[in-house]
Amino acid sequence: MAEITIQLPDGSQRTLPEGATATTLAESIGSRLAKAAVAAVVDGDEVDLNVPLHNGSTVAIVTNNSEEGRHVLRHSTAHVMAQAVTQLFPGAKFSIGPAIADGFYYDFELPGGRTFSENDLEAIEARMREIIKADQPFVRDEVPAAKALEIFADQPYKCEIIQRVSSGAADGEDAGEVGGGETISVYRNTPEFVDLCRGPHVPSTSKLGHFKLMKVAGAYWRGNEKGPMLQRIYGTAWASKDELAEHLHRLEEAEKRDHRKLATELDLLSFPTELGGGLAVWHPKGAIVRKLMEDYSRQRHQDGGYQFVFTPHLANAKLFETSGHLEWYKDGMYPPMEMDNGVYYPKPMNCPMHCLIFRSRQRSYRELPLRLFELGNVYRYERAGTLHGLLRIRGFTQDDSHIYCTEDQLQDEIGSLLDFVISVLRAFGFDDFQFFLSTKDPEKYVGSDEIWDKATEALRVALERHGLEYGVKEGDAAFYGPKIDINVKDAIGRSWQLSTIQCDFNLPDRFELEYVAPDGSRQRPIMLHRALFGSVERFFGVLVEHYAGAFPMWMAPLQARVLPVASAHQEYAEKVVSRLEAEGFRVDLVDATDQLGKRIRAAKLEKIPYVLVVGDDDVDASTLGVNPRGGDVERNVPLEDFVGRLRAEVGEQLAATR
RNA sequence: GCCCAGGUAGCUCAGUCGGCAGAGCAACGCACUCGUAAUGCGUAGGUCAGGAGUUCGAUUCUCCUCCUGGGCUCCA
Repeated sequence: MAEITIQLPDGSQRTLPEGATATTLAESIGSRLAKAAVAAVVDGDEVDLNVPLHNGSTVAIVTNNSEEGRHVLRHSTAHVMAQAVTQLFPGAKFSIGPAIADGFYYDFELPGGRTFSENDLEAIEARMREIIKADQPFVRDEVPAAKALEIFADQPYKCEIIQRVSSGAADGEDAGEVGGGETISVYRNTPEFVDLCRGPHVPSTSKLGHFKLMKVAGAYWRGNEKGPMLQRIYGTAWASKDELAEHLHRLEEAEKRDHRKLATELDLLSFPTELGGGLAVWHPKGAIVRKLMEDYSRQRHQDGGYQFVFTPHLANAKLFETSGHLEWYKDGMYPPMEMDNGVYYPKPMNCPMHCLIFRSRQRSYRELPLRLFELGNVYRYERAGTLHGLLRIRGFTQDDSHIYCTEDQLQDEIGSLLDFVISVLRAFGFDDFQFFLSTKDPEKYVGSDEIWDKATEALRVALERHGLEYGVKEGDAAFYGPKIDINVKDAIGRSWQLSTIQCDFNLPDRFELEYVAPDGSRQRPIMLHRALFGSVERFFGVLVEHYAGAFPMWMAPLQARVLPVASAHQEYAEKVVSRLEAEGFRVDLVDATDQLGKRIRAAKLEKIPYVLVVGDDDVDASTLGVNPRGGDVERNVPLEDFVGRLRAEVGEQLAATR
C-alpha cells in the first residue's frame, strides 16, 4: 500500500497510508489528541479533519483547547442552532452565524414577522441537544454559484451573500460565510439542512455540546439601520462542561460588579427618571470619591505644567461652525436654543473654547508648549438606545487638555503625554495597557492628506520610541486628526477604552491660531487634544467595576467606622472619631442601638476599609479592635499605632501613584 | 433611532385568568447594651411608571408616552 509522509509543526515527520486524513493523523499520535481535535491546518489553510492529506504536507491539528479550536466549535454550534430553528420554525430564513468572542450568534427572519422569546430559547436549546446526540456529520460540498442559488432558492439572505461573493463584491462578513473563488462551499448536516459556509467544521455534531443560548436581540441585516431587522440569538460554547461553567461564573461576577448596581447599593449616585435619560445626580458618597479623583487629577496636571481654565456650557452656533462640529456632529449635539440675535448650543467639546483662549491675545513661541486643562462639562445627544449607566451618558465631564506647540516640539510632547497618561492611570490601579493608532476616515475628515500623514506619523513614532506595541484602527480617527487610544484591562480582564491623545493640524487652521516665532514671523501651532479619564463619569464607572465597589483606602468614601460595643463606650468611640478626623480621615460612628454583629455586617456590606470596635478593654487602654476589609480581626491595637498605620497606608498608596 | 423584554414600597422580588395590594431587607418606634457578617416585637411606607381607551369595575386587557435592561446602529 502506498504511503505518504506528513510534516508536523515540531518538524518531525510521520508516515501514513495513502488516503489518510487529519483524523487518521491525530489518532496515530494519540487518542487524547484525536478526541480534542476539531479541525486541521494543512499547509497554512484551516480545513476539516476528514480532508485527505497529500504527501509532503505540513499538518497541524487544531484542538478544542485553542482559540482557533473554540472558534470552530462555536461556528459549528451556530450551524446546529440554525438547523434547530429551521426545524422548529418552518419558513424561517437564516442569514449569518459567525463565532464571536466566547460564543456565537445567528440571525434569522421568522415567517410573519414572528419574534423569539426566552421560552423559544429553551425549545431551541432542547432541539439542538437532540441534533448533537444524533451525531450528524458535517459534510462539505463545493458547488458552482448557480447550483448554490438553487440550493438556497428559498433563502433570500443566503442568495444575497452568494451573489455578492460570485460578483466579487464580498466583504469580510460574507467571506466568513463562504470561501472565495469559483465555487461556493456548503456544509450539509442532514438531507434537509444545508448551510453556506467556508468552514472548517467539526466532523460531527457529537463533538459539540457544552453550550448555552444566552439572549435574543434585534440586529440589522448587514448592520444597516435602514435595512430589515433580523432576530439574533446569542449563545456561548466551550470545549468542556467546566469551561462553560467558568464562563457563566465570570458573567455572574461581572454582574456583581455592575457599577449601576453598586452605585445604588453603596449610595454613590442615581439616575432619577425625573431628570431625563443619561443624566446622573451624585450623592455625597459618590461625590467624595469623584472629588478625590478630580483633586488628584488637578494636582498631577499642576505638577505637569498645565494651566487651569474654565469655559461656559453654552456657545454661539458660530463657534461650532468654525470648529466644524456642527458640520460633522450636529446629530450628536443637544438642540439649539435661540435667544437675542443668536443661536446657542450646549457644548459637546471644550476644544473650540480653548482655541479662543489661545487666540485671546498675541502668543509668543516662548509660551509654547501651552498646556490648557479643564474639567469641562459637555453635553451630547446620545441616542436613547445607547445610554448605559455612567459608561454612556448625555451630560459628562471631560478631563480635557489642549496643548499648543510647535512642530519641533510635537514629538517630545506626544512622548511625554504617553508617560503622563500611563502614570496617572497606574494611580487608579491599572497596569495592563493596550494602545491603538486610529487613522483617517476617508469619508469624514478635514484638511490635506499631507497634514494627516504628518500627524499620523508623529503619533506612530511616539509609540515606537516608547517601545509600545500598538494596534491600528483604520478609519477610526476624529474628523480633525488621528489619535492614539489607550485601553486598560480591569481586575477581571475586561478591556476599557479610556484615554486618548489626538494630533490636530486642522483646528488651529480653522481658528487661525498664530504665535510669533523667534524670527518674528507668524506661525501656526499644532494642537494636541488629550483626555485621560476621558469622561470623569465613565472613568468613575469603570473604577467602581474594577474595584468591585471596594475603593482603595485613599479614595474610599468612608475610610473607617467606629462601633462602640455598648452605649457605655459611646464617649470613647467619639474620642476615637475625633482623633481620626483630626488626622484628616473620613470616619463615622454607629451607636449601640443595634447589635454589634448587625452593625459589623452593615459596615462590611458598605465595603468600608476598617471597622473599629471599641469596648471595655479599649476604653481602659486607649486601644481599638481593628477589623480590616478582607483581613483578620486584631484586638487591643493602640489608637496611636493605628493612626500611624492609616497615615502610612494612605501615604504609600498616594506615593505609589506618582 | 431600530428590535425584543421589562417598569408593583427606598432595595430585591411575589401577586392579581378584571373585584379593597404582598413578603424579605432597609426606615421609624419600643425592648435588648451586646467583643467582630443579620436580636425580638411593633409602626409606617404604594394613584402598581405616566396618560388615554374598553369595562359596572383596570395594577391586570388595548393604545400612546416616558424610563430601564439586552442587542443593533452610532460614539468628536
